[in-house]
Amino acid sequence: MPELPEVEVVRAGLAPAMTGARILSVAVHDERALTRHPAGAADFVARIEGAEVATVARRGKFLWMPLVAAGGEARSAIVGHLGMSGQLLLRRPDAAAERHERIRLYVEHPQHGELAVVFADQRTFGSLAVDALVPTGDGRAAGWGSAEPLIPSQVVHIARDPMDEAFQDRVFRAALRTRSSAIKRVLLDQGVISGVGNIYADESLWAARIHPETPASALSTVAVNRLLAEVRAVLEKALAEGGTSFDAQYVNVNGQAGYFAHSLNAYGREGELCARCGGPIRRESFMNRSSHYCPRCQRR
DNA sequence: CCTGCCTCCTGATGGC
DNA sequence: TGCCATCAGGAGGCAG
Repeated sequence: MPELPEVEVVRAGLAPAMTGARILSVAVHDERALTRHPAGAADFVARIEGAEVATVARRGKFLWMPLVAAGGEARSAIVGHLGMSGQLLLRRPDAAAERHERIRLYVEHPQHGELAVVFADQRTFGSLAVDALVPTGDGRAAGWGSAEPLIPSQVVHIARDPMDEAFQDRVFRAALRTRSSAIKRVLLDQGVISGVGNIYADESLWAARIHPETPASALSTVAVNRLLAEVRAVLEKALAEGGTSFDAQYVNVNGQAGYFAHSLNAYGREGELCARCGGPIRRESFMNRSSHYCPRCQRR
């Protein structure tokens, strides 16, 4: 559910409160929220207490906060992934526990004073970790919110997202040419293009009038360019509307829902009429999940 | 490298 | 009314 726009809303919400903040203490309520930190809760806590957060960065659906030890450079970062239902919420330090609260960071910011950052996650597919920062492969800044060419080692294999200025359309086109897999599968492959999940894959393919099971290598350059343009347009519009909320699982750092669900043309609209041609939207099982598309204007 | 399949997990929903 | 099955899907792992 949280895809690039939702994660970016969270990043942008955290950044002003976390940049320059010092981590005072940490409470781990549920160690399952540390599945990306195999050394466990005590190690996690020891590595971040007392550190200062340099910024809040994002690539695709991954977030990270580089940590600066007193007077030094950032060599490690808190990495977060929201999974299906994760939330990062800004609260007063004495706020009551959230329903699915897993981890709470107590921080002090020079201007905003003491705050709590709450990681809540109903389904526990999300998690936090402390990870080493390593150089990016191309020497460019690692992602949104990051001026440095340093990226958590856990995120190295994640491709740049299509809203990243260092994303290379040419490399993406070349990757598609070598793949016989369905284009939807490739859009969901975070090692090829990151940030796109099931909802925005369906929306982008609908907008580009491409059938989700078209072999990637069968797409013309014109079609690939159209698809990339639509991926970007869909992500940008969703970001401008604060993301897609179907239920209480996706909210911004203040607990508020986004509005993009009202703008969906394919996802979740099985049986409703296509806004472009008036034919019924179809839902099919695909890769153990659902694909929604218009069989009339998204021909194979 | 590629694909298909499976796993983690909780809560909402629908059929009976 | 309760009970059980199904579904939601991000990401990583594994077999072939």
